[in-house]
Amino acid sequence: MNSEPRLSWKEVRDKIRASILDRTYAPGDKLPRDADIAETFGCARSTVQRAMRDLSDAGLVERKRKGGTHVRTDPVTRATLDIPITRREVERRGSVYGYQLIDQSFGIVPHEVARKFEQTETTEMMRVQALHLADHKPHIFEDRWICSDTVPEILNVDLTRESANEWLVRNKPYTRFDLRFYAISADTETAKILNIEKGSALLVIERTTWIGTSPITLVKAYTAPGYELLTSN
Amino acid sequence: MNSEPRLSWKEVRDKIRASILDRTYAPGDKLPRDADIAETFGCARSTVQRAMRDLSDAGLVERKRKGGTHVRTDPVTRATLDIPITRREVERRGSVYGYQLIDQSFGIVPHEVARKFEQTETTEMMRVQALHLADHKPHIFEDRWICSDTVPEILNVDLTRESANEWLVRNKPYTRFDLRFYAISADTETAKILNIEKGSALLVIERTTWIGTSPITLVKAYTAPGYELLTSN
DNA sequence: ATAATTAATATGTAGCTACATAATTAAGTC
DNA sequence: GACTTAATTATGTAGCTACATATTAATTAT
Repeated sequence: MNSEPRLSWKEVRDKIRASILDRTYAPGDKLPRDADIAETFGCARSTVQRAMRDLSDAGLVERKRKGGTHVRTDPVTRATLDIPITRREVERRGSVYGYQLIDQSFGIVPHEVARKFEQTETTEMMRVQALHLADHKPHIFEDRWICSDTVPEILNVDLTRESANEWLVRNKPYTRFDLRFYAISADTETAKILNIEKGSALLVIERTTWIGTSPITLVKAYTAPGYELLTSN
Repeated sequence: MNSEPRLSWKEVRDKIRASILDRTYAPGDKLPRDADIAETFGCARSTVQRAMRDLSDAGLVERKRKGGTHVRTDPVTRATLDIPITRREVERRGSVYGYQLIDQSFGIVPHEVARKFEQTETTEMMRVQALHLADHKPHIFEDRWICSDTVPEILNVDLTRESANEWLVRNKPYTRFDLRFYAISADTETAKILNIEKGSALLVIERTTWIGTSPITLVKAYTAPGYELLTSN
């Protein structure tokens, strides 16, 4: 009488995953068809499909029509990263958030920036440099280009009060983005702004966003020393 | 006669997303119930559900039973990162992969390592230091601790020929992991190994893996200057 | 009034059927 | 034998029903 009413797709997923982890199905092996798995587990094919999609999303198996389901030969570590707006990130760690605009200007974008926007011609854009503080200490220095052709409304925003980070993310959703992380040594200017020694190693979070094919913004966020980026698992 | 036979869940998703992006539904707003959306679109509720799940996974909306579906007020940038084994990563960029073991030893793990493994007691583990090369130049220096209690087979692996990275990922799947990224200045030893100047800024990819609650390995991958981590979108 | 209980409701899941689609395999055809 | 075409097959999608589950809202009891 203790028989489970039926198997949930998560239970099915876990069973399949377990049989992959214990090498019942080794990397490269072909798994039975969904219908057969469903039969052995006594559940519907749709339940197996749901489970398989999860495993496929996680990068554990690969599925192909007609080809069937195979255990991936070279597993990747697949992680999800959530990058909230900076104010939230600071508040979530229980710190007091602060913000100050450093500079706001107009200029022709450098070639490097145009290239990252995937634009051939270099146009004029707004450049905004600002500092985010956590507990009154420098936390992230952001150096940002905003395409005023795509986002003309930005001209009417008082960036001394509200950060471009926050305004954009709230008012200008993007349809595509590019994210990259790397390390640099703080140059004199950045070191001064972040109040650290020149040459300190900084993690840079660089993000480019578009709406359709129109560039919105490119931001390089120079995080203060000690900053760690964590996956959300 | 050109009427679409029916709407696919992706079309439904795109329509809903569009109506969020164009502010028909602003951040914080409540979306109609799935059943109503299904009716207006002339499709089944299951199709709307599929679409909604995708939007929810992407972080655009939040769904709660009874509560309904709301547009997220503070959108996050949600990205997926794929971290392949280093050999693959090097080969995929068209470079020649090289590997060399630097040191292999046993020792009591430092407190910091035990803490990251979420272990209270400090045990003895294997420490492996190795260098991955791309086109015969230092690419990634990995400093790794392997729990030989969890992975006794590692004792029989010839780590001068095969990297622990590759062996582990192929032979010891994990059930849980923690990933973090940060920047450090190269110390004397690391600089020497990577053949760079001391103090250079390095991106560190740190990964801890478990199977169940048993620790498998903790690796700090010190990437050569210029290394960039990209999202897979 | 406040707390506990009950009803109502929107999403989540499981099962089923039918058909679509992609990819491989087999069968013809030159 | 190489090439084209058709059949086969496993996953993907859409639709439907029924029920589960989580929460909120309403109602009743204290």
